[in-house]
Parts: sequence; structure tokens; C-alpha cells
Amino acid sequence: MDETSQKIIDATMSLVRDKGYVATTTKDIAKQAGVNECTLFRKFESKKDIVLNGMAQEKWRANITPEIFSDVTWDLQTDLELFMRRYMERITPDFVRLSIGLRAPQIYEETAPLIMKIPEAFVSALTSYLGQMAQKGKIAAVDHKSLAMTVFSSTFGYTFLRASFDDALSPVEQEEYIKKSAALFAKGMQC
Amino acid sequence: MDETSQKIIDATMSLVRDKGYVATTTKDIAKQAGVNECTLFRKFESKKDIVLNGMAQEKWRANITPEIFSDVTWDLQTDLELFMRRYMERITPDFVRLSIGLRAPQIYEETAPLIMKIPEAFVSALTSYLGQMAQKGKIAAVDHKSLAMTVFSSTFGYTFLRASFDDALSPVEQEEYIKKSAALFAKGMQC
DNA sequence: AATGAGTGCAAGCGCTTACTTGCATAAGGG
DNA sequence: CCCTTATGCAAGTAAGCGCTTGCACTCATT
Repeated sequence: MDETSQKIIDATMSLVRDKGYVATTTKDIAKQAGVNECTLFRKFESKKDIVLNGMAQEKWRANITPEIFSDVTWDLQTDLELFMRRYMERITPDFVRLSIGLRAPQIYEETAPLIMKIPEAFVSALTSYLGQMAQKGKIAAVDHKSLAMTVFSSTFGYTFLRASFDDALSPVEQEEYIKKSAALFAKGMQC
Repeated sequence: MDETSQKIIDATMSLVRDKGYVATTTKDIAKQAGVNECTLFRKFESKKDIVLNGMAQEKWRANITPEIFSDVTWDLQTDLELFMRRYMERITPDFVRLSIGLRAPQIYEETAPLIMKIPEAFVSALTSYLGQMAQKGKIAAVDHKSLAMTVFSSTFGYTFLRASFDDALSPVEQEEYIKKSAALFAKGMQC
């Protein structure tokens, strides 16, 4: 990837994050990248092509895979914190805003499957973790899918709300939220 | 509100919900409403004006106020279920999609404050409820704001995920989610 | 029967969009 | 010192945008 193309991708992705795909114009992109507009189309086929190339880059993609949740300690509260923290480290407010910016009919069909992989990775890793904890007798053998969904929803919900309203909605900081939520979940699962 | 104007508003809001504000054109709106394009501008000042009028209507606005959470029973689990259920009855997947569709730079400044009132109403009602429960000695007197934020994040998160991915992400149905999550939260707060 | 409000229709306004073209310029390697 | 490659620049394309205009028609009220 040559330097010019990278500048174009970076400008495009940050504009999509801030204004949305449809509202981001190629003139905007050229200006922000510091190149001429026609250069965009020498490097890429179309505006859509730039975004798709951006999404293929690690830089602009959240790296959520089941592996990042693999070093668990088998202490429930510690591990729930780990799950939440690893997620929030990667799904930053900027990334959430980018995901929303990509929700345009013109590209959604191609971007949605990529975006959906993230919740899937979290929920399946957590579900299997809770199953193993039940086998070890550390929690009751209730519905793990449902428990995992609750933990994930709250993790995702907080992340999204932060990205949307910053701290106008709640004064609860991220690390505090993780610790207190994990404590609440751990207690609920263990008694 | 005459019938024609109402048809225009309904068409506009449903298109914004499905395609987003920027991608919704006035030609689209006219076609869907079954009127001529010029009629839109006889009834309203601009495309933006139509949306703002739509948002002012109860029909297109989620009616979340602290009052709808007022008939509590002071049984923790029952009441947490009530909070979650009342929210989900009003914030339907369609409403979530509409909120996302309204996230365009051209109108966001005017729509964001209205959208933000909803989480505020939920969190403040729940925070005050938990405070009263603590006074009654039914739960520990810990950080209620943080607890409320966790419950709300999980309620919002589930609602949003459903709206985005339908049931492709999780097979957990809404009422099941409410009951199991409320049980988890209640246990966590009481032991 | 006359009036006036509401709407359709067709055309068109000025502007912006994604994208293109032809040519000048500059840098770097043979 | 030429030749290729990358880029800037200025102008332009067709299409689509939000929005406007002038005229015809309908229909309920007077």
C-alpha cells in the first residue's frame, strides 16, 4: 500500500466516522487527504471501493476474535472483567461511530456481515467459558447463552452509549463500569 | 394536521428509518406518500422541516417518561422486569432504526437532544427507585447510579442488537431475556 | 353558477454529486 | 539524458439533488 493510497483511505474512514458514508463527498476526502480529487479515482475504482479497502485493513477493523479471550484465570469476576475490558479496548467510541457511519443502503449489504462478526465472537467465547465454569462446578448450570447475552448486551450498550453521548448520560467511567458490572454479574451467577 | 401532510410525514419517517436521512430523497417521499413532489413544499418548508414535524408527533416519538415506571411493587425482580419491559414496549426495533436514520450531520444537532431524553428518563427513574429500595433495606446501599447504568446498558444493548441483527445473533427471545436478566440483576443486588 | 382552496402535472431552476479527461510538471532509474 | 510513473491542475461530464413555477383540474362551499 503506497503512501498516497493510505492517506486517502485514512481520510475516507475518518470522514465516514464523523459524517456518515452518504454525507462524505469525494471532494471532502481529497481535501482531507491533501491530494487532488482525480487521484482518488486513479488509485481506487470508486468511493465505495475506498471504504471497502479501508475495512480490509487491520488499522480500521476491530480485532475481536475468540482467541483474545483465551487467557482466563477461572476466577469468575476477574474473567468477566477481562471479557469486558478486552472488548472495550478494541471497540472504541471512534470504532462505534465508524460502524454507524457505514450504515448506508449503498454499502450496508457488504459491510454488515463484517460488523456482525464482532458480537458473535464475544458471545460464543463467553458462552463456552460459562459452560466450562459450570462443569468445574463454579457456577450453576443454568442457561449460559442467556447469561452471555446479558453480559454482552451490557458491555455493548455501555460502549455505544459512551460513543453517542460521551459522559453526558452517566458519570460512570469505563474502568469503574467494568469492575462494578462484573461484580454484579459474578454475584448474580454465584448465589 | 390534514390527511395529505400526515401521509407525507409517515412516508418520510418510514423512509428515514429504512434508508437514513441523507439517502431519502424528496422524490422517494412523494412517491411513497402518493402525492406530487411539489406538494411536499406546499405543506412544509423543506425536507428537514418534514422530519422535525414528524419527530414532534407522538406517533413517531417513543413515550419514555419517568411516570411510566411509577407503578412499582417494591419487589426487586418484578420491578426490574417492569423497567425493562416498559422500555422495550416503546423502543421497538423500528424506533431504533429510525434513531439511527436521523444521525445525519444536517439534522443531528436538532434531533440528538430529543433522542437523548429517553436514556436519561430510564436511568434517573431507576436510580431513584434503587435509592428508595436501599432506604427500605431491601438492597445494599451501594452505588445506585452505577447499578442503574448497568441495567440500562443491558436493556438498551439488547434492544439495539435485536434491531440490527434480528435474531441472527442470539436465539434469546425478548420476554425470556427480560426474565433471566432481571433474575440475574436481582440476585446480584441482593446477596 | 361562481369561487377558492387543494392538488397534479410537466418542466425547469441552480447546485452538488461521483467520476473523467487532457495536459503540465516533477522525480527517479536506466 | 531520456523515459516512465505519479501527481497536480483545470475543466468538464451526466445524473441526481432539493426546491420552484405556471397552468389545469377537481370539488366543496357559497
